[in-house]
Amino acid sequence: MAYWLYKSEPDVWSWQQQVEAGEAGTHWNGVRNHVAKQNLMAMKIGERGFFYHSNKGKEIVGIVEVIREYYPDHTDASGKFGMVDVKAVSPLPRPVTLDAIKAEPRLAQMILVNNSRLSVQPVTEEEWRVVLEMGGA
DNA sequence: GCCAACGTTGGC
DNA sequence: GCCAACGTTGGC
Repeated sequence: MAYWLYKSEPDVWSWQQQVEAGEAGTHWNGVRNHVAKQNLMAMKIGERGFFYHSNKGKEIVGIVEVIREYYPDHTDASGKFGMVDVKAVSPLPRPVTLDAIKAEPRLAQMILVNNSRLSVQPVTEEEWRVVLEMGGA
């Protein structure tokens, strides 16, 4: 069971909107990066990931779950990229900020810290546990 | 196939 | 709003 992290600018797509989408969830479209695509392709139904607000907030605010595996992204004219569907599972009682992540030695290897531009990232099991703990979950 | 130029992302 | 880091494009 793998863990993931999804980044979104709250002005474009926020955690609140994800929550309002409810059980039906939404497609995570718009990925146009091949490394991020590889991550999307590796996702299995039921796998969970963090929802991170980039630019504004800069914090992990909630947990989402994959409800549909990789399929073509109809918004991609080139036909090269795809997407998965995710739904909101629960918020983190206390959002975990980028500053807090950087200050935590056990999270020093997180891709979020080392390659901030990758929009869909894998998270290790330990990183997952540490962030949950910091978030009060 | 290399690499310079350009565009985009995202932290600051 | 700036700019560093990264990806992509396109000329050679």
